[in-house]
Amino acid sequence: MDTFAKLMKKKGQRFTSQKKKVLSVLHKQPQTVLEILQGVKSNNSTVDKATVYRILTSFIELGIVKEIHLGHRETRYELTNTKHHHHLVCESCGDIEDVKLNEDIFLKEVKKQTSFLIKSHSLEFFGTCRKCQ
Amino acid sequence: MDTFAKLMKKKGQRFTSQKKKVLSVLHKQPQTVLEILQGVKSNNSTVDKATVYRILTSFIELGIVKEIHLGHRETRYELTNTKHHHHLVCESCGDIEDVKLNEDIFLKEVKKQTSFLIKSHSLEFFGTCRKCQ
DNA sequence: GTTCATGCAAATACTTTGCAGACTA
DNA sequence: TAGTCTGCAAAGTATTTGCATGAAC
Repeated sequence: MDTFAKLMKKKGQRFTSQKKKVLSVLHKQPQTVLEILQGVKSNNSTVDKATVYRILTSFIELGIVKEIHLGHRETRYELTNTKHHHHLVCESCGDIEDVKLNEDIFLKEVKKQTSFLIKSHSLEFFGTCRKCQ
Repeated sequence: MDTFAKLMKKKGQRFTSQKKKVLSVLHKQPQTVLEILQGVKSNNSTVDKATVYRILTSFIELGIVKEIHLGHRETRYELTNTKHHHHLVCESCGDIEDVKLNEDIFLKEVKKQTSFLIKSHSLEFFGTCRKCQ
């Protein structure tokens, strides 16, 4: 919470009540914009849709949040402050699990094959979770 | 070409001229819907936008095409019949390179950690390409 | 001939923008 | 107080749908 506030201040941004609400909702799970709006509402509060989009854009620029795509034409937003991890997306029930993998091998391999400078990456697995098998 | 036709026939679908046009355009690169429309036009032909969406949806169901997300709120479609590979996306010039990596290690690791049944996965790297460094 | 696919237009959904007033630092 | 942020409404995009016509098998 504190860290976020500092980060924003450094960039001349304000840590408003709307930003706090969005952050608090995002702590649970990767969420779509609709889910964020509903989450805020379930806390007996509201934030305008346009504001949510603006907040997300600014969070992405600050590196606090990243955009992920786990389903067909669906955009979710996830906090990046949690430990780096990857997703297991169940195509049957839609559930999302997290896994932690060590990807150094890949980063090295890419470096060996090309002169591309990697800043970030995304890795997602799709399939069937235990319950749905 | 032949394989596609058979696949569609098996599912009771027809191999129409529009589908052929979309396929031919997709052979080049992962494309957005807009680029597909332009690609078809540059072949002195046209396919309606709604038709392109319907064709893509049907191709995805058949497993011929997959959806990838390499940029902010941008959806691209890529043929899956090409050898399995991953993308290096340059955040500076937007260029997309391909790399081939052996990901068996990860698949095994996930299997070890969870009882999730993996059907597919996606792995993309973001950073700066050689030219832009 | 039957059934599925297409084009067009209209409807929906998603995202961005302009601006006046509200709020943070 | 100054400068940023918000809500509302409206404008843009992107995607989907209904329906009559056209094409594939």
